[in-house]
Amino acid sequence: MLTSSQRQLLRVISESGPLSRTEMANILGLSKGAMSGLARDLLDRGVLHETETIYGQGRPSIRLDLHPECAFFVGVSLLEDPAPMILGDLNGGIIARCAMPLSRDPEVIANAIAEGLPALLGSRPDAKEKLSGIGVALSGFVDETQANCVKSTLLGWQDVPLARIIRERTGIETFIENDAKAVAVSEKLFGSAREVQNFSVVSLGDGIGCAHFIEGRLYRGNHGGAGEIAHCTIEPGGAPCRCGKRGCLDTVASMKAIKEMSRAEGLECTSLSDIEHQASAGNAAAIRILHRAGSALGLAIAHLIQMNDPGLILITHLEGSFDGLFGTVVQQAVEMNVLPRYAGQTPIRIKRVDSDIWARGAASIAAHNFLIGPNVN
Amino acid sequence: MLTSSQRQLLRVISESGPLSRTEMANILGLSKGAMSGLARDLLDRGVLHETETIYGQGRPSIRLDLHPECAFFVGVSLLEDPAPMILGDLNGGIIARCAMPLSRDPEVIANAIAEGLPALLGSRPDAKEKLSGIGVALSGFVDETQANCVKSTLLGWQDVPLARIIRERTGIETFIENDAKAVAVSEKLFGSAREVQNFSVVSLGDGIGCAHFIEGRLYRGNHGGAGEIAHCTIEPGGAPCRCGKRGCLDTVASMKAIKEMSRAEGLECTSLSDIEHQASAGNAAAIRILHRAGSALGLAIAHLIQMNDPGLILITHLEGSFDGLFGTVVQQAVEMNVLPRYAGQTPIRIKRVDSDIWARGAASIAAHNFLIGPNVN
DNA sequence: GTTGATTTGTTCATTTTCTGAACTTAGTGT
DNA sequence: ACACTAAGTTCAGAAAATGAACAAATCAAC
Repeated sequence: MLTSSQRQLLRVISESGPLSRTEMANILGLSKGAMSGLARDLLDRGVLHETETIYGQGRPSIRLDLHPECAFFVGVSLLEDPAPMILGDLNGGIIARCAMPLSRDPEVIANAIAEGLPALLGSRPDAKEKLSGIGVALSGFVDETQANCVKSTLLGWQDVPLARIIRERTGIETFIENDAKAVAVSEKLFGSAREVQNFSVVSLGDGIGCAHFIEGRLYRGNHGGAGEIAHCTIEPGGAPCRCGKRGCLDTVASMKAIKEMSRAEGLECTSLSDIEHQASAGNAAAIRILHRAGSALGLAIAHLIQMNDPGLILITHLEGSFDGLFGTVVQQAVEMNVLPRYAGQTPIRIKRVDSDIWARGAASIAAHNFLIGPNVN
Repeated sequence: MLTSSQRQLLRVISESGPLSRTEMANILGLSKGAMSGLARDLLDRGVLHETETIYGQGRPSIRLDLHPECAFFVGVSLLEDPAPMILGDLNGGIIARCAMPLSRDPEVIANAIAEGLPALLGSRPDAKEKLSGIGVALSGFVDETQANCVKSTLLGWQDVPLARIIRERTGIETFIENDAKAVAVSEKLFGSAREVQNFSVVSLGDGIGCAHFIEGRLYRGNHGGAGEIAHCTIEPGGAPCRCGKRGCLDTVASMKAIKEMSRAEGLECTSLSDIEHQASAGNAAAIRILHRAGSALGLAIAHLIQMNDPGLILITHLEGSFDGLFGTVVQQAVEMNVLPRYAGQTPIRIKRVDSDIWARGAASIAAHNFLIGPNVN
């Protein structure tokens, strides 16, 4: 459908925001003539549109941007029950939402998605014809074609061709992705990592997820396991983890672990804020727990920086704030455990997200495949 | 000089070994017609040559391979004094060698290289005209153009445009690279990681170096610091490191650290084998030291696996063997600290190397730029 | 042997994509 | 009003790939 140059062009715009034809030609290393043709084609198709006019010396330049409503995407998160389902645009905006019951049966999921589609698409007359893909986020390992779930403990799956099943049921292009990797793609396309080529997202939810972008592309690893930071051994010989080993980051720094440790100490705790409150009130146990969790997470992030030297670490969290003890300890632990000459060189951005994060991430997987294609060369 | 398709073709051959035109066309996704032209051009230039003929049904296919003597490269290691200098071919073979005095003055280094060239090139009549590049390996950070040394503590450099200085003095294309990264490139081009797209090399020398290949390309990181595994905090609160923090892997698992710990315990120790011997004789201190070092290195490698899920870990070592206690503990520690479902999934290859490793790595940097070009798209 | 099947590799007209130079357009500065 | 400047367009031609027809070199079967 789109030529490889057109895809590169869309990638550049999605990274840099609106650009004039001449700027794009320079970035892509093409002649103005070639750009002219590419841009006209994409304008005609409605993928691009002209935005502001920049006046300077000479003929004014016209910035071109992605037309946010040229395509719509459905995102489904299989991480919650009921499973949220959203209709999103090319800006990461959410146009409509609904929910479906979670199931472990791929056929049932495909049916539920198919049945949910009309409700989602009903909100806009043009959404149906412009629906360009479905993305599904799940907890587990996904292969590089973004079609098969190699393994999901949560869903009890092994080698499930979920994308094909949904595609056959709905007739819409479908791609699946691991939850943390979907969030990373979402941040690359829509979020605060747009222009960064090398970054890692650490997503703090009940568990700890992580995914890397390297040289502008999602890095999946050889078995799809890149970013499994949650099961780095951070406290050798520490508490047993559900994965079978001991002292994993997950056992100390996940929200679930923090809550469990708090309860074990007899602290009232339904959210991170609760313990933060008690810590700031001087409760020794709360302080100890947050210190331990923060140091562990900070150490793991420091390892990540040492190993991969990313240009940005983006920490997304659902609960509480990073202004409290936990966040402070994390940042201190990072600084203390990276090469001193690196300290402060790797920006760490904290981002509070809402519960749409997974469904939006899922939609971004479909958007990414629409814009940039499955495998860039 | 070479078109982008020709470079891709050379890359594929260097990864997979000799291939027929039809096989290459399939791998590159080109038509047989296009391949025919590309191959003829490279054969005419002497970059490729025909090797074996494979008989089967139908017309036999003729495998094409890189012509090892179509180009020569000089590699210089600035890691030792005197600095070794070799003449290498496209197979990683060493054709001639000499040495030059090490200096901290880039101009002096450039002069020494220029003066050493005739001796190296004298051994072959065709070497002079076919000399295609100089590679220099050094301890420090190098920018992505492989031209400037951003920082080298060992050489006392900051932003030294060494490649340009050598190029101006010798008239030969020159590229510089960090020592560990040069070794990784060498293993990718000539060694045991040819066909692997994602791998990490851990090189054990006096210090511990590490470099990653990701999606078939050297990954340098945002500040050139990817792979700085030596300064991961492995023993929080441990011994002070020369980098300024405490408990770095370097302080427990480098050969230098092992020797120092041994001497501190009053053990005779000039090489790893010495301590291995004493450990196998039952010396408690030796066993403790090797256990500590091996566990630390294994844990760091486990972190690496968890973070990046490489398809191969290649450990290169100059001294001793990996059959002893140290190697065993390393491998055990890796297995113990990766997700159980991953255990054994990431091959760990051990390779004993000789002291040519750095100079050969340096030459491979030049070879890589000749074959594949500076920045593949 | 001869014939047919089979697969590799070449040739060449055509198509696709990009270049580069000339040109048009739409402004600013004096 | 006039030159000046830079953005974007047009178009002939170059570069690179396609795809189909063809030549070449073998095996297998009779």
